[in-house]
Amino acid sequence: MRSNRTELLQDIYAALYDAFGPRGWWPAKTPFEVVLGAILTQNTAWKNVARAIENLRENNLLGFSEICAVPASALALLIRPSGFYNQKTKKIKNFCAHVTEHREGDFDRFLDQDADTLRTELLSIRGIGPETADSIVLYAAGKPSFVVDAYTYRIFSRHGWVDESVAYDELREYFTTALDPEVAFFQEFHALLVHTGHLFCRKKPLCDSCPLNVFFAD
DNA sequence: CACCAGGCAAGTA
DNA sequence: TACTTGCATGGT
Repeated sequence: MRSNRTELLQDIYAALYDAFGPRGWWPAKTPFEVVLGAILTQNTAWKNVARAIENLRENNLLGFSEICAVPASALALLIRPSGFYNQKTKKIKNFCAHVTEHREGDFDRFLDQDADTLRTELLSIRGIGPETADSIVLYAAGKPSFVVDAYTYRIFSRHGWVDESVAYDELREYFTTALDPEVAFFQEFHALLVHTGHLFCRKKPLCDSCPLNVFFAD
């Protein structure tokens, strides 16, 4: 019944926004906190990430220069509640080393480039994959880069809107080729999809009363 | 007890 | 290229 994907995506967005309202993402106070959160939440429940962030906050370690200065062993101890803490410590330190070597430690200047260039540079850093890179571009730098995550995949594949075998970049292009690259819209759309995923689209789906059920009537 | 969470990189064939 | 496995805590 729909003429194109743009219309479908706009209708999905409208249904979720009407149901849940603005989510106000990303849950962080500063751009560098977004970087930390994006790495810490890799395959991890946000509740555990929040504990790790709180530990860092209590120790005044939420700034770029502070994280650069803290010993890896101390950092690992503080982020322990987020899981995979040894790997994540290396990833955070890798990011710091990159900005130190390539931007003389100027984190703001690192973020000050166009979306695609920044995304490519982020992907060159060990420990930063496509979802983490897109999250940093969209929520830390405030540049348009659509974020795909496990919930985006589940929601769109289970509704039959994309194939189950779709790759990350393919699913991302499903959005970016149909939508204008507007930062606030991309930010809110991803946040709404994660919110919907939390409520209705986990491994054991609880689809009752999901706002997207109306789309099965097509 | 088993299974899951807002991934990613390294290893195998 | 296309799987598989390790990483690890805390909630359900």
